[in-house]
Amino acid sequence: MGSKEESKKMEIDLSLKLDDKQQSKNYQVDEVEARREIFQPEKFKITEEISILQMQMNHMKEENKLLSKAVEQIMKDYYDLQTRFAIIQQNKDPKKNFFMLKGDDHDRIQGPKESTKMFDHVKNQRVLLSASGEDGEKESDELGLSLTLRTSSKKLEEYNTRKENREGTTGSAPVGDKVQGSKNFPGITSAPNKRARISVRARCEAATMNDGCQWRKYGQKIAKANPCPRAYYRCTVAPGCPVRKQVQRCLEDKSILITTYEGAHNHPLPVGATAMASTVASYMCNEITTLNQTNFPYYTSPHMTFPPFPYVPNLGNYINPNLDPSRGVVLRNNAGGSSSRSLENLGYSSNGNILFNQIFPGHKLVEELLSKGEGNNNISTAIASDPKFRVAE
DNA sequence: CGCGTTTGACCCGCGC
DNA sequence: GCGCGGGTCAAACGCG
Repeated sequence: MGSKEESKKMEIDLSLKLDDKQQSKNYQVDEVEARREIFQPEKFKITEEISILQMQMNHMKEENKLLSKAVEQIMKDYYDLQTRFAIIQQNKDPKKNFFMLKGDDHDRIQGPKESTKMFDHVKNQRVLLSASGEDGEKESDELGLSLTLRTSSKKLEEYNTRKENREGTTGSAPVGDKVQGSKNFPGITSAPNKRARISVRARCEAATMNDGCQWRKYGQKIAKANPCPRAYYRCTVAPGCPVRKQVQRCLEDKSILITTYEGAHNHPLPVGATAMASTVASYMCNEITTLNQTNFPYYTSPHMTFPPFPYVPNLGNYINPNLDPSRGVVLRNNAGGSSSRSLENLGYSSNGNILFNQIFPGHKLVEELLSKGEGNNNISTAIASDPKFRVAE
């Protein structure tokens, strides 16, 4: 009978289709073969045997899936542990908490004087990382570029209340109160209740830091505490981007520019900004202290940056596991700038090049590009365009 | 003419 | 209720 031959052929095909990875399971195939011989005289049982084989195959497939997941998890844990180990090593060395990106002759500055290509686009800027407390303006003794992420729950509550009040009085809002939902920036209303501020203190002769993004100035004020005018900027890279920044000279040292960023970009960062992003990302990976935030501003849109700091790139699965998105982070220098931080620990080589394999350990794309000898710019571009470097929704 | 900056006016929250 | 200070708006202005 033709149908019987077909069944037999199918049976053989099914055996052949077993994956190579399942060679260890070959004994099962042999067993089936043996059974086939035994039961061959009883042709009517062939169909039953086929179904058994299929069940066995399905079982093996499931087993393969589980094994694949296990391997994946092990690899993930390996990278996590690697990152944690790096952090522990970092904390062991108290000298590594200060570093400078550009040479600076400020007599108060201590630490290695390294130059870097990272900030070649930041002309006339002398940038360095140093200590900063909750209020960077009060800690001007240690000058340079410092980072402070502020998530004042009180402020957030205030802001939420204000926003709720505004939204609750749609149509009857005060005339002039166009803070949110401006006709010029209709997208500003997007998730403004999740706000964090990060202060960047940088030695900069220019009026504002060239950080790779496009900004439009929308106001200027002279604050009471500091006679230096405070300028207000909005990000104009994408329409409706809620990110704003305030720029003000330090009262104690006017060569220091205090830039305070607020909000998260709703667009991928320009390539020029990714260099700065990497700097901050590496800084964050080394200086993390968790906060109690329940209102911590965190966006999960694939176009949002993570964490909400405007310059932090999306690291995807490769982000420091300590950067728990459900919690807040604060960047802190733990020795008041009296000791030094090596460039390597912040993701830079001694010549200032980015150590991408350190910032993104185990990332295939990065490893591939590095093995090809690609330069910083190419890798930055690749990372910026790699959709896997977006935080999954 | 379009775009970015400047600057006075306005709004809002807070403290007294 | 009033004044203060921070933040924002938007018309005026300047520039290429």
